[in-house]
Amino acid sequence: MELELAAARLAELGHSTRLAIFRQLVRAGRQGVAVGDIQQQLDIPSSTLSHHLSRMIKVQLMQQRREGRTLYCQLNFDVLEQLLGFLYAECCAGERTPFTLTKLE
Amino acid sequence: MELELAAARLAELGHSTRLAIFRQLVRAGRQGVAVGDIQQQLDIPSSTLSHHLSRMIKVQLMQQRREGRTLYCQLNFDVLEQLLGFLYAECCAGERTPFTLTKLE
DNA sequence: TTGACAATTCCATATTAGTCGAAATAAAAT
DNA sequence: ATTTTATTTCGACTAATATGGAATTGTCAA
Repeated sequence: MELELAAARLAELGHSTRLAIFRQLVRAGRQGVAVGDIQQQLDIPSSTLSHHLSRMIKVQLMQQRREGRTLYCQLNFDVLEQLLGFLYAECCAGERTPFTLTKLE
Repeated sequence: MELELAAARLAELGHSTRLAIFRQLVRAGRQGVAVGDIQQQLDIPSSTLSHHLSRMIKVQLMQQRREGRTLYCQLNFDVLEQLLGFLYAECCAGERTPFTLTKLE
């Protein structure tokens, strides 16, 4: 992943509301969470939430899937993996390597 | 590290100029890089660069040390470690864990 | 086919971020 | 002391982001 894209994705994680959304998405795993559930947890107006979700979608951090009248948000784990991979590639280029990354199968 | 602080730090990495600075800092390791060297690499006005550096300092991602008339910028590896640790803690809370984090001694 | 529910889009507004020239500060060299 | 080099702070401007009420779209149920 090139720098511009990584920066755009990090910027989306760099907002407390969106990071809180991200956290919920991670915990929900593959099946995702309904927008309404996220809203209840965060207690913010739906239009504000929608705005944040659309930003995250724009950089492919997550996607949505409709099921009846509820929309489920699911994290794109592969994109997250790319992003963390990018950060690690940068970190491991230094003289001191604070971590190693092990991708699980 | 709590969510607010993590978000603030991620936001600083979420800008292409600052992410490029971050990359240089990582590669430079403990001894750091001179502000002038960063500027030469990125080819941006010094006032713009200074502004970005002060933002990164404000969230403790880096610090400066003076040596004669040149200022060296050094990454706070421990803070980076905390930040990545936070992200990992979030990632590993899901039903599917994409990675494991191994901190090296 | 109307009503309720789930969520988005539209719109307006307030706040914050990003950029960069010019002036200021700090340290060394002449 | 003055100049040069290194970098920051100030000030002004523009662009982007964040927020939320109101109107809209999509889906189901009665």
